[in-house]
Amino acid sequence: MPAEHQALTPGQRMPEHVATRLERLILDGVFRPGQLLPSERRLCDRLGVSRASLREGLRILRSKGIIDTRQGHGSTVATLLPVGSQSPLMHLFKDHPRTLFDLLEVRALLEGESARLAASRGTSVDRVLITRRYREMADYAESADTIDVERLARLDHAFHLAVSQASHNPVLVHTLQSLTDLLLSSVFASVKHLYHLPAPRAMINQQHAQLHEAVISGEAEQAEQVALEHLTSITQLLRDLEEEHERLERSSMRLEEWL
Amino acid sequence: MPAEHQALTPGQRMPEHVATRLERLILDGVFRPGQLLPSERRLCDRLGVSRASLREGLRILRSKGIIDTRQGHGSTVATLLPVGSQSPLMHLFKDHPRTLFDLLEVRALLEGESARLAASRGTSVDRVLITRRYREMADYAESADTIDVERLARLDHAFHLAVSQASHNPVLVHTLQSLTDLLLSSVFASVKHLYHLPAPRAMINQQHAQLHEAVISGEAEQAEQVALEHLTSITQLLRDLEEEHERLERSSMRLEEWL
DNA sequence: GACTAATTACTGGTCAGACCAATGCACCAC
DNA sequence: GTGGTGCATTGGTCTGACCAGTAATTAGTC
Repeated sequence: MPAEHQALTPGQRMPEHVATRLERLILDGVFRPGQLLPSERRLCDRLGVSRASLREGLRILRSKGIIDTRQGHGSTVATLLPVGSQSPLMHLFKDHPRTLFDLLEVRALLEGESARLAASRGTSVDRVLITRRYREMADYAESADTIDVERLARLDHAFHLAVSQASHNPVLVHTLQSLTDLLLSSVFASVKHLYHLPAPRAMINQQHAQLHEAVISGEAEQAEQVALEHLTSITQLLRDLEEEHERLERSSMRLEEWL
Repeated sequence: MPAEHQALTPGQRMPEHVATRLERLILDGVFRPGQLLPSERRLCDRLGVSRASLREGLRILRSKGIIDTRQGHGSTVATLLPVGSQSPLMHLFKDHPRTLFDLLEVRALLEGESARLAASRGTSVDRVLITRRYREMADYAESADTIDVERLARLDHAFHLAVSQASHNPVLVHTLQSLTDLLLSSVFASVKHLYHLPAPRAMINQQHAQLHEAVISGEAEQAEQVALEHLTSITQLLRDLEEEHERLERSSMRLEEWL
């Protein structure tokens, strides 16, 4: 592959230029969080710079916390923890279940927008990735037998992530990501319960299918609608679960025993 | 002058080691703020490392804002010591204007929902607070004369915050807050410009009045609509501003040439 | 066949030396 | 003095080599 020269931004040295270009590639979703970047030597060829400059460029990204480098392994795009993930408030949310539904409310909003944009802006590459994630999830879910709930949750998450990434709005992706992480960290046990019960699982599966269909066929409004319903359903299921949980709690069982 | 080998800190690579040693020298007062460091080649001899590693070390210090380097001149110890680290996300979004509009897109969504919920859920106490913030802002804005833009921006922010708090969704409030901080940190200068131009200010004032009215009177749909329009307007204004900014940049000298 | 150890083909980390480009000072002509 | 001019010095970049971890593959062993 030939060197791909791109006009230098005036006033920018080579390393800064390299860093900027790589950042752009990350923002464009070419390199995604968690993904391994090409090797330094490959990037040199690709960007048409020496390894010294390339390495200084990577050093910039490392300083910013954007990539993470390990000798003998490579550089991976850091999993961005956006929007004050370490703020005291977030910790507060974590320990207080009553914020759970507030969280779901915001998440529904973002998830709906995400689905809408994915349907309207998604490229063919995005659609391929979304479908792939969907199939992995659906196949596993239908394989019946004894399913590993944790694994299913991961596949579920990957599917939704793929959809959000197709929105091509990195801010939206990262915000949604952080809210989802927050959600799972607080009620992962409950979510697991949802998968165990047959009725909720069937509903979730059906909604996933609808969401997939709407996004792939580019029906923006439909996609948003389905996503909203999906979150509404989950919220309702969690509400029911909580109710039941409280009933149990009243009979002297403690929350912690379920986590 | 002979090479001065010093025991490597375990787990630290050469560049980090170099950066650490130089930082220590600066803290010890060997190199003082404003002072010119020895040349790279001299530092290489002195520290017993290659220029590549030395340069990566300097790159670290530069990223932290500890030194300032000019070609053909040298590296000087910065007079302003680092102001405080920022999140990786901030770094990534800062230099990329295109993420600005992604950010605004998400913010519009949240701001709309926030206004809607404020109108439908807001209590009488919320309404009193919102009105108070609104009056403080509006009074100051109408006092004409020479207004302190920064103060107006604070009042503006306080008003929007009061509205979002009336949504009674702490997650929404916090997420919105984070995004707003992020926004202001990257384009505060531009936002200031908006307040300076008479036409945008008039439009913003009018939209604030409408938003206040809708929220107070409990017209949820109307409130959401106004909030969305508000953000859309601001986005458009920033787009125009950016365009003009680029035009100026193209037709004149770059800032760096004046430094 | 299954498990373990050596091999090997990567990866990033560091080094040396060369040349380019901007800076700034000393020198010189006017 | 004033304004060029040249040159030594600075940072910026490139090349190619070698060192040092990593991980997958292979060979060897039980």
